[in-house]
Amino acid sequence: MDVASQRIADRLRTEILDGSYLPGERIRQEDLAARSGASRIPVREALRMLHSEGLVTLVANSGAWVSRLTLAECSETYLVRERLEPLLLRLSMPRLDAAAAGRLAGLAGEMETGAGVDAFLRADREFHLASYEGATDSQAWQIIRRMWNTTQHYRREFTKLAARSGMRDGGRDGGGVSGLAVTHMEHRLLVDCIARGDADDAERVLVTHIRRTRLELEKHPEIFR
Amino acid sequence: MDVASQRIADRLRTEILDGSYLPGERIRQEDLAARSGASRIPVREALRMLHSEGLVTLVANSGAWVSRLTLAECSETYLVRERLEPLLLRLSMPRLDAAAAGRLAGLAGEMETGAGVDAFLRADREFHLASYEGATDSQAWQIIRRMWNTTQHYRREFTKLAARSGMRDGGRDGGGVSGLAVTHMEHRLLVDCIARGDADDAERVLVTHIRRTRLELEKHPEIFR
DNA sequence: TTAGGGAAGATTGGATACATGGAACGGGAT
DNA sequence: ATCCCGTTCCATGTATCCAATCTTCCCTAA
Repeated sequence: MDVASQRIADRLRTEILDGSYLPGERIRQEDLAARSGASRIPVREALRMLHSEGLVTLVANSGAWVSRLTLAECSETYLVRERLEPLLLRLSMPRLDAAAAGRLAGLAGEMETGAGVDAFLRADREFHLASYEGATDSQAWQIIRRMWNTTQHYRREFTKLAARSGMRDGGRDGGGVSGLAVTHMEHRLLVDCIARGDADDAERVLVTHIRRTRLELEKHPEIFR
Repeated sequence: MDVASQRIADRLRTEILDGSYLPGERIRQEDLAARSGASRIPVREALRMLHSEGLVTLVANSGAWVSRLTLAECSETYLVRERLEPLLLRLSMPRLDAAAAGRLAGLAGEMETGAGVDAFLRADREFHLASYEGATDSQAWQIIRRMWNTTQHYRREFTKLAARSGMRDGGRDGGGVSGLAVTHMEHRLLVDCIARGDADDAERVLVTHIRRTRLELEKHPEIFR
């Protein structure tokens, strides 16, 4: 609709996603206006844009805050993802070629190198969103990208926690492999399904992947305070 | 965020849903401002709200139009609904009691009386949304309600078409029952599953219902011009 | 000490006025 | 006659100013 608001929204979105703004933090219109060199009008429109993306919570006559999720809300996000992302992947797959599968394998490899929380987070996000690149014009893609954004902060906290508590080096009961090792295998399986063009198997692997992540997340309510 | 915009948005939403504004129709900010007795500022915010609901399409430096769907987009909406609505129903069911099931049965009955397109459309919408009333606080509900809104116009056109072309009185090949009769039975089956508290069966019936509707819709590309 | 109420300050919501960008129309050239 | 280009007009985008509302802090009283 306009252009200044777009710039302001893009910048604020980036800052929220990379953790410069934290959930629950208040956003003052004057601040944003001053920092962006514009008046409050485009700032208000930018806030509305981010509100519609679920990143900002607006209260009439009161103000704007960075949206925060409860454990229950985050959990429900994963439930929705379990249903929708398999469909999105199915819609995407016909337009993914061998080169795309190669890029996915590369990202899976990056995650396995253990280069730190931020690197993992970025690669994981890129990996999954890249697997949907064949359907970026779909409504399902809009919904899913939005959900990846609203949960970004909590995935970061969860990844930090997992890295700290030594999940990556094992410590599992029952003789299983280490926590992240399962994740890595699921990613590799997914790449294989995509390379084979087998949408049915891909759907099943993806459901498993998301569901397992949700169950792990639900073990850590402290992330949500 | 504000209150005047809310009023303007509510009014415009109603007008779009009941067909006063048609898909593709241009929306001028001055018009809305004049009709609502406000300035263009709250009008712009209202347009942004409806944009985030998918009812309005915004183009920078150009204007606003009532959103229109292509057959492919509408069809994809149904694909998403096939995946999400069963989940939403599952989330809703634990909080639906016998009274709720009774209301659903009543709405199913209303649809069967054949009281015209508008009455059917209203009852059908109320029926399905009421079955999700146990989970109106969920994200899935937000998504689904949005989809019912964006497709409202095309469901109206489809219903008109079905009523006119005599689908309701039969005319099917292969000795099946008449078109709407199947719909009615699916609704009744759904009520039964809900009354029994059987979420698994309810999911299956709902998938069938939505999928069959999508396939019927895809036979009528003329609705989308 | 704590709970409640009120006043001052700060922040958001809206209106008017101005700037900017597009689109439609008309004129000219090929 | 048609296509291209420029001008004009109109709708949108933004800034400034004013009004309404909430928040916060302090004071009073139980």
